[in-house]
Amino acid sequence: MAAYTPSALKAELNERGWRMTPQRETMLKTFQNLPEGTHLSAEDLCELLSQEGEPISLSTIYRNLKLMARMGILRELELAEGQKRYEINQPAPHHHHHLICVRCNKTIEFKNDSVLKAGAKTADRSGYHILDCQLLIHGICPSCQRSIVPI
Amino acid sequence: MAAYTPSALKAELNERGWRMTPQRETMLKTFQNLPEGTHLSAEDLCELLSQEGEPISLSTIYRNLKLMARMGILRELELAEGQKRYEINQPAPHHHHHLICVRCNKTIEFKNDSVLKAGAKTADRSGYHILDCQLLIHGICPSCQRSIVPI
DNA sequence: TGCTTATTGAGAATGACTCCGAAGACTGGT
DNA sequence: ACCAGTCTTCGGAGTCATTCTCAATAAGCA
Repeated sequence: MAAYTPSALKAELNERGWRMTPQRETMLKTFQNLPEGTHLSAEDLCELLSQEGEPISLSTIYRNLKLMARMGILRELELAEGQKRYEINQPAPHHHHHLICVRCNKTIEFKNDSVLKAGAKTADRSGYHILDCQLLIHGICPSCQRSIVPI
Repeated sequence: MAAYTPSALKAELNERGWRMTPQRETMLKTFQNLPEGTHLSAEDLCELLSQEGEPISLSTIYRNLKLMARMGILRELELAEGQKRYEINQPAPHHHHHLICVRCNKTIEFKNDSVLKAGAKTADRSGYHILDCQLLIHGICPSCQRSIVPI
């Protein structure tokens, strides 16, 4: 959950026999420069990079999103049915959780250090090397509760 | 998060203009009778019901799993990439969270009331009607840490 | 009992994601 | 610097969980 520099990413990749590529560096920097609270899908990222004049193919994006999530650099979130979104994985002061409305997908981010600590303790006790810890709350937001439209 | 009886389910459905059906009752009872720690995918449930002599079509199962999850009767979990699983949503003494290995998908269930309370408090403060609260921890299990096979 | 309309079932359609094979480009060693 | 080995990229084809469609069925209500 460290703040990755391109060279730190390269070192960690090489350590495992993988390679640094311009595409991987571009993806890392893009996520790091995103405003807080932004969650990108693979397709979103593909479009964004095209607009910025550094296009990367969709299959490469999918491959590297998964790779970086498994390295603990990115967090994989499912904030709406059927579309995975990613954000940079940050340590304690920025680390947050999500509260999601199952009807309109309105999402609220919140912080809770004691939850984070409880998660870390549990993972530790089981000998797991922790990559991500997210409290996921599903509910119905105030405006959807008032809405007449069912489900 | 109550222990649903078929008639309670019927009452809640009717209240919203929906209907009780034999298929919905069968699905509810099946989940209630499952041993703790069992997570079924749509396909799993379809096969199980066929074996038990009360087959329900796969599309109906998908429809009702989603419906019951949105009512707060079932919890929707993604314990492995690309396959959603469901379990009955139980209140405090049985309520639990999941610790998952991203490599082998080995899953450990654990309980933590303070996390549950923190979640309820957060939802309440935002005016959300809470349906489910799950702490999801991704990591690498001890045996995969020792494994030579990367990622 | 009969009417209205939600629900079911079976198969077709969708779409996010993965796989494939050839071309390109990192790394480590010389 | 160069080379060999092999990891990675790209684009399109393929996969598979999930959703949609629509005719037939059956809850729920008067």
